[in-house]
Formats: sequence, C-alpha cells, structure tokens
Amino acid sequence: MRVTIADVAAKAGVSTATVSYVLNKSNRVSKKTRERVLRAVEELGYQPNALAQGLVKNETRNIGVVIPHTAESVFSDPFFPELLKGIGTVVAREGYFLLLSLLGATEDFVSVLSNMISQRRVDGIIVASTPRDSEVVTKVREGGLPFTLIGPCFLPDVHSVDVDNEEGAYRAARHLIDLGHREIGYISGDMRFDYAVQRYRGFQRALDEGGIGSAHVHLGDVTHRSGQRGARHLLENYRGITAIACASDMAAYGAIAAARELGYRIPDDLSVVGFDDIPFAQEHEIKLTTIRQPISKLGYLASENLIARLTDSTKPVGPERMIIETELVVRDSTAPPNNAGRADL
Amino acid sequence: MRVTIADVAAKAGVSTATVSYVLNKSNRVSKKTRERVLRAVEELGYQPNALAQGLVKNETRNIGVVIPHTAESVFSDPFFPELLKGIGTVVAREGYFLLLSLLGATEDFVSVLSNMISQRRVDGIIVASTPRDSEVVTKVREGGLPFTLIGPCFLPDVHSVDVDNEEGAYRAARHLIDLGHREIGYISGDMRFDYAVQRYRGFQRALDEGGIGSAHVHLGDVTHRSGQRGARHLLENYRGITAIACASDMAAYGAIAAARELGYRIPDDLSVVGFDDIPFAQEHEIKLTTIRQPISKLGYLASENLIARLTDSTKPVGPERMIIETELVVRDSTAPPNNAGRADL
DNA sequence: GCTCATAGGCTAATCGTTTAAGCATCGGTG
DNA sequence: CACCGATGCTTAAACGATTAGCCTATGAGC
Repeated sequence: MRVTIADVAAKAGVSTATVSYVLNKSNRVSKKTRERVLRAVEELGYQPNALAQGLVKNETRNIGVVIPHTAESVFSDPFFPELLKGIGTVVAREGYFLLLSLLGATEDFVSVLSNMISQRRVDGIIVASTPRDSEVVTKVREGGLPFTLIGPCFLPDVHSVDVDNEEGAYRAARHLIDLGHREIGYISGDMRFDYAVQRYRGFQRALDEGGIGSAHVHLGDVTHRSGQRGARHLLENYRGITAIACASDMAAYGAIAAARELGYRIPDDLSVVGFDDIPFAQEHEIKLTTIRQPISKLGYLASENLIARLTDSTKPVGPERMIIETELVVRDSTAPPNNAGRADL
Repeated sequence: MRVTIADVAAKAGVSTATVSYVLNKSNRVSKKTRERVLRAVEELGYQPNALAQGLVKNETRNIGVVIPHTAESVFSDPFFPELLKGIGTVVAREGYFLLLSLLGATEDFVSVLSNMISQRRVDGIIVASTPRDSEVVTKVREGGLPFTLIGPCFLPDVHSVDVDNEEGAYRAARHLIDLGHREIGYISGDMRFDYAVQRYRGFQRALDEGGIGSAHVHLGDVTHRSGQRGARHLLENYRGITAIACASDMAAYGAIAAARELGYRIPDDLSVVGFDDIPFAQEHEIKLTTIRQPISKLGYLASENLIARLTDSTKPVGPERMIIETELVVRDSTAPPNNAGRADL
C-alpha cells in the first residue's frame, strides 16, 4: 500500500494538517516539529498523491500538448520533435508534466481533446501548428483553459508564438535574386496552413521588388516527396529555371534529389534554398542554404508564456503575440546562375 | 465554474449517487430516471472530473512513456516518433492519455521519473530503449507500477517487446555475402545499448558462417554523423572494402554521403545496407537496402500488453517477452562487388 | 390482510490532500 | 493576578467523484 500523509502524521506524532503545513512551507510550525515531520517524510519516502492534491487545489500540473496532424506527418519532419524538445525542457523544469495528444483518426481527435479539457486533465494547453479555421482551436477556446498557440494566429485575445515566416521567405528569395537568379521556382507548403501562405507571400514580395514578376509555383507540402514532385514538375515545364526556393528543408532535399536525377548539378546548374535549418541540413552531402528558424525556442517561449499565466496571474506575461526572427544561413546549395544554363537539355 | 455531478443531480431531481449509477451503467436505475439524468448530463455538458474519479477509483487513465535519451537524439532518428505513433494510437483508442517524459538533463530525469510514479500520475509505464544496466529500469521497477519495456531485456518478470535484432543483422550481412562481398565493413550502434550488441553479433555470425572471419568494425552510434565518420574511417584504412553494413538507416545515409565524397559510386563501387527502414529510405535518391523493423508495431504491442495488464487482471496478456521478426528489403544500395574495385584509388 | 422480496432511490463514508477556524499554552503586561 | 496576543498545533470541512448499505413503496403470495 502506498504511504499517505496520515502515515507520516502518525509516525511523527502530529496531525495530517501539520504535515501538510510543513510540506507547504508554512511558518506556522515550530522548528522541532518541522524536523520531526521531515524525518518521517524522508524515512517513509512520502510523496503527496497528485490526484488528491489536484482535487483540492484544482490543478493538475499537467500541460496538454496538442498536435493536430497525423502522427505520420508529425514526425516525417523534424519540426515537431524539435518543438517538443523545447516544450519538454521548460515543462520539466517548472515541475509540470506533458500530456501529449497525437492525432489518430480525425474524428475522434476532437473528442479526445475535449475529454482532456472537460475532464480537467490539464491546467493549460499548447496547440502546435493548426490549419486555418480548424475545429481544434475552436474547441480549445470553448474549453476555457489557458492556451498558447504555436504558429500563425489572427484571433484576438489568443496568445501565440511564431517565427516571421514572411520575412524569412523574403530573405530566401532575396538571396537568390542577389546571386543573379531571375527564373525562380517555388515549392510551397500546404496552403491550408497560414504559415505556408505567409512564406509564399514573402517569396513573392521579394520577386516583385526585384522586378521579376511572378514565379513558377508548385503547390505542395513540407515533405520530401512533395519536393521531388515539385522540382520534377517545375524543371520539366519551365526550362529556364536556375533556382528553386522551398517552404521546408525536407522539400528542398526532395527537390535536390529530383533535380539530380534529371541531370542537374547542385548548385552549379540549380540553386536550392530551404526553410527550417533542420540538423540534417549541415550533415547532408550537399549542405543546404536555408532559413533558420529557432524551433525549440518556439517551444520554450510557448511553454514559458503558458506557465507564467498559470502560476501567477499578477506577473506580466509579455505580449500576446510573439514573433521571432529567422536568419539566412548560406551553405553550399546556392550559387550564382550558370549562364550556360541547361541549354543542352 | 465547472459543472459537477451535483449540478446534474439537482437538474434531474435526483441524488448524486443516482447520477453516478446511471453513468456507470448500473441497472439499479429505472428507465425513466435514467433518461432524465442522461438528458441533464447532455444539456449541461457534464464530464466527470478525472481527478476526483481517479482518487476514488485509484487510477489515472494516464500511461507514462519514458524515453531515456536526450531529446536531441530522440528525434534525430525517426525511430522514436514512429514508436510514439504506435503507442499513441492504442492509448487513445483505449481511452488513456499519454504522459510523456523526455530526458532533459540526466540528473533530474530520474527524479522526474520517480515523481511521476510516486505521485501516482500514471497507471503504468512504457520504457523505450534504455541502455543496459540503466538506473531508469531500476527506478521504474522499484515504483511497483506495471511497466513494459521496448527493447532488449534480460531481466526476469519484466514484460518487453523487441525485434529480433541479431537475426536482422544476420540477414543484412548474409545478403552482402550472397552478393559476393568478402571485405565488409560494419558501423555499429552505441554498444552501451544491447540492441547494438545483438546486431553486431548477428552480423559477425553471418561472417563466421561465410568463412570470412572478422570484419572491419567502426564503433559508432545510429546517427547520420556517425555513419559519415565511420565510412570515412573504414574506407580510408581498409582499401579492399566493397560493402558496409550499418546499425541504422541514418548511419547508412551518412556512410553513403561520405563514400560519395571519397569518389565511390553506390552501389557500383560500394554496397551499403541499413537497419530500420525509415520512410526516407524509399524517398532518397538512392533507395536503401535495409532491414525493416515494424517500429510502430512495437509501440502497438507494448501498449496493448500494458493496458491488458492494467484493465483486467484475469485476462491473459501473452508472453512476457515478445520478439517480432524483421525483414530484408532489397533496394538500390546493394549490388555484387565490382571486381575492378577501387584499385584506382 | 399480512408478510416479504425486490426494485429503485437516498445517505453517508471514502479516496488523500489542503486550509480555515478553533483551541490550548505561555510569556509578558498593566 | 487577570488578561492578551502570539505561537503552535488540532479539528473538521472542503474538493468531486464512487459505492456499500439503508430505507421505502410496491406488488406477489398465502
């Protein structure tokens, strides 16, 4: 049988209330008693039952993390793992636990989510990267628990953190233009997600400013496969293309693979720029030029924001909407256009 | 304010006991009352508070998942994500929630873990891939909660699931030998983990049977970087090598990258075989010959085993130790040795 | 008409904590 | 010496559910 506060009280010869006061650092207990209690706690290895504690304090010390993507896609990209890492670190440091909700089948996800909320299993929620107008955000809002979004958000009164997607994509495109590229392809993310729209807009803005007009766009998603398909499609249909920008690093590597199969050398015949800066980008044979977004920092910030709101309602928690900067990292996948081009193709 | 069972009782004009009986499917309630109660539940959107429920039933409906690796390495490899996917699916289906414990700093990991247990935050625990003799397993054992291990395990009375690592590696090596390779390199996993030892043993057994004697071994780990380093080391030191087997797919791709940089063509000059069959292995430019392990199935089995033990102690739960088979998947990274070799180097 | 089993509800104890309120004890003050 | 305010501890009421056991009305059996 588990050891309860009553066992400790009996052993120390005091009431349970006194034990509780000792453990909750009240100064209402004499030094002598305090020590006796602490010794008993030590000897019995007592730890308060989280359920009982939660019931009376009305808190669980659990933070829900909601990732409304199929587990498939969640981890095909290193984005979420990295995010979880940031979240996990802060959450553990602050003495909370992580209740993870992965998407299985769509229909029961929302019900799992609302169970999580209405059964009061968590004190607050972090929602990672949800599509625009998703039912998930609505549900979480209705739940009435504090929550923080990771990703683009235009709703009022919602706390969110995100990187400056538009500026990032702008920098990527700008880098290509500065190198001298004029015929540029773009492999987008899934446009149901606002980050994909924002990145596309940043990209297009750079082209507009450069007087290049509109790009050759392939509507894709962030996967390797999408990058392959996109590059094949772009390169086969628009012969003059000398550079491709992608909405993710995984897609960029897919594009590189497809381009090579078509006989392009990277970066000589084709420049490719990604977005994310996943660890792989420095390890691959072709080190990727990309836009670094500090993913785990997003996780840090989101959890710190949420926990701050949970613990002390008087403490200032920073702005509702936090946008952090990206950074262009130039490696080996981009170069000035080879003017000979692939005329031979 | 949240709606409690008392609110429902008041609205339906009955006692809380009756509401509870209705919700717990007792037949002690008349049809008329039952319907009245259910209507009230519906209208108020009542959901029982998990804490209160857990307190009296002495269960949390949470399953702890313990991954004793740095979050860094956890997700640099698609192994854990895939595992989580399997676990998450079953856990959600059975109405449980996932309490995730990632390793931050080593020292507090064990304490976080024992908090999880002794504060009674979970009903059972899944421990994924722990090093030999790790403190983690000891702690979990002491905790007294049911748990299931994913990975090699030689402890008595411990439930575990794993793939047949030795047989898998044996098959990989055997495949190379059958193709005609005689000078074979091996890039191992981290030998503090038993799976790495088992794979190495399987590999060596195939060589022994083939009368090849001992291999050129590089002690590494499962990362891309390790594969790069390993291949570079092996190829630079042992000139005759025509094939390399790796303890993971990521390492295999690292090896491929390094080999290509050294001027080797895959598979013409060098065959490479991996282990895992991560999704990437079919998407990469060079489709990888590898040993498929059904990772998410490991997750399935582990959670089903654990939950079976939690729910009904009478139900049979299968054997303590479950080993599932691997499968050789032949793709494009292996071929018969090119006898001209790299004599030119 | 009386007894008695049963269906169908309620009361109250319980799970393991926290915490407001109450009650001694004690030293100091007028 | 009576009184007072700390000090230090205890009692008991919550928190929101479950469930054993009790009570009452109803109808069947004799």
